[in-house]
Amino acid sequence: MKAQATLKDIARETGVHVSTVSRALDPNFRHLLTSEVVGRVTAAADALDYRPNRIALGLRTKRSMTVGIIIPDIANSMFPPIVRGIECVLEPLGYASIIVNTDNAPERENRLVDVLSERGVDGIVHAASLRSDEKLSRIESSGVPVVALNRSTGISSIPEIVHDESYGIELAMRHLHDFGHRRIAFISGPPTLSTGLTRLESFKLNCDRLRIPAESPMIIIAERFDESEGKRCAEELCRSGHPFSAVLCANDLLALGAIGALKKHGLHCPDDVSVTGFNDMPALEFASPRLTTIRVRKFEAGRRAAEILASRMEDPKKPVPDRTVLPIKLIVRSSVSRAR
Amino acid sequence: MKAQATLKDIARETGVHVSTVSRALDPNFRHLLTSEVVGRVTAAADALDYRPNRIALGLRTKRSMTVGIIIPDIANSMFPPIVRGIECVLEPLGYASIIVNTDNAPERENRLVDVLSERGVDGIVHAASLRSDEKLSRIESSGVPVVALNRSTGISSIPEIVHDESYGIELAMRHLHDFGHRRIAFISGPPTLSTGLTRLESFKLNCDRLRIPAESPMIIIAERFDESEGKRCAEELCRSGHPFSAVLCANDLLALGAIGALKKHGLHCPDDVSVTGFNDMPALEFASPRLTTIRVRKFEAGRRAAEILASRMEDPKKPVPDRTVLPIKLIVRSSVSRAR
DNA sequence: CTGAAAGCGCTAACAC
DNA sequence: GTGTTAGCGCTTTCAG
Repeated sequence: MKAQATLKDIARETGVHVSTVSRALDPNFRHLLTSEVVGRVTAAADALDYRPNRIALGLRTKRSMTVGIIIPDIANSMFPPIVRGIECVLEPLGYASIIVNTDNAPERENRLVDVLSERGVDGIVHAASLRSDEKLSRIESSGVPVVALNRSTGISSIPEIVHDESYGIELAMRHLHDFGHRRIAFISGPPTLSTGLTRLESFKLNCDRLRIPAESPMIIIAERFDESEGKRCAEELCRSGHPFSAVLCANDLLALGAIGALKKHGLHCPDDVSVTGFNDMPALEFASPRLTTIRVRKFEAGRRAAEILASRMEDPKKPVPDRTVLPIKLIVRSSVSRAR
Repeated sequence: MKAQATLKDIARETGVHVSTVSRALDPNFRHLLTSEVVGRVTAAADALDYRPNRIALGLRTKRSMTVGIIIPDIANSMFPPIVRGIECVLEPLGYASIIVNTDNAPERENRLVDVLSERGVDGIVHAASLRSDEKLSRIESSGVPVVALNRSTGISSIPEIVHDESYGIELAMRHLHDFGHRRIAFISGPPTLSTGLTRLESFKLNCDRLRIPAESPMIIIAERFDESEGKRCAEELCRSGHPFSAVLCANDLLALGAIGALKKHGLHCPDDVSVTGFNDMPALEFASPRLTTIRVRKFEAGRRAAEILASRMEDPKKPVPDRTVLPIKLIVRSSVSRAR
């Protein structure tokens, strides 16, 4: 139960002043000391197993060397790769990260921004923004840089990293079209999320382009991006009685849920109906049927977001790209077959 | 870019002393102030959008209200539920957590313990301990409580939460035995990990009990708990030429890898060979064949670990259980069929 | 080259 | 009831 050694302890031990110890231990100031003193100090520091106290340092320097990562839910397999992408650039720079889960609840999101702010984070990667958040713009204008990932905040001063969502939907549709599908249903995510909206808009646009009718019952809006909603929407689709040979889903979870529900209605994927997803989440690796989907670069998105954040934290004046669009990729597996 | 308001600002605004402001804002001391002052102070605090600075608070009180969570890899779907379990008890108590990934590298584990220690965490949940770690016992004896999860540290003063691993293996074996399997191979995890060792020992013990021969080529040792090792071990097993009708795997990833490799050798699961896993990791939800496995209570383990940690952080004198063994459960799905 | 002193924002004795 | 003071561990002027 012996307390951590402090600069003071080393100072006492070596008979020099604490500020001298501080300098001796700082590579940037070490040079203006006699090497004899530096030697004695570093030796004592080692002996006492000295660890700098980052709390005190943070109080003094106004930099906690901590960043906040806001995500909906770490248990959603989309997010761990993003987190690791972020950390792979921030950890070497000496930052630690505090990850908070909003569970997509606006009131939690709000509270968590406060939590991070109280803890004096030097920056925030926000991958769960629901909409333009007043609190967020306040923290941002108080000098804590924020970068948005995946979802748009609607706040112009916040740089965002997004995937080429529209093009992803386009690729999926063209793939279905190439396989002869003309009656394509769409299970959309909630249009309240920027990803939900973008994918929906892109679906409609591409219906026009491909001269596919996008009349009402063929577009079903999910309330959440999850399996149970995929199931519900697929059932609604079946009940509508409208004919369809393919279902394009706004994300993988919706697709998996839909595939299950369709099967209950005697529609097997891919034999009776083709289904596509979006995201290529890691959990898909083991899923069956092997889902044809659009791969978004999760790790890379995290990496890029962190790079931009690091740049802002380092030098707020240095310009960074407002908006980074990451390329997506169609991953052809076996949930799509030729239309009959 | 206006700085955060401090107690000093509120003091200036309201014309009282900072310590009065501090008291007015602290529910525990509010009562010894006139309600008039309390009112004025809280009003001013609201107006200035005051947020307590936890860094300063931490420096003063020696409590950062931060905990460290050490895991091998957040991208492994075993860990997010554990993390959420931990946070579901610690977050309401006001703690934030710093999650670090060791990638099972001893040198990283070592460094990360330092990182957490520098940041003055009030406690650590260690779910990635490789062995008795000198650094860990030092931080522990410096007054920072540690609790081990899943793996044993070998340090007696560190409480541990483990699953009833031996019994899990027993259940899996009995299940296989009940289905008529007598030639059961075992793909073991690395015996350097406590889980690897425990499961291996239990397999041997239950071979004796069930009078199943456990001779050498039927036990294959994986170097890591991952899919590629599962594949490699299954291939080795096939090459050995020894007959077997079932493969019991020390975890789900090994099982999934093994199933894939067996298929390449013309052995289909469950028709030609039965396979069981261990853990019931979330990613299994979508996997096919639906793997029969042993479910460990990941969220609950996190919860219990956090409760014990919270108790230690709150009052180090209050006794806590040295060792908590969580019950496991056999989850019967469809990767096991009757032996032919 | 090194020491002295101030102060980051906050709490906790101790006065009054 | 409220103000004063000191100090947590550190960096950073400013002296010398």
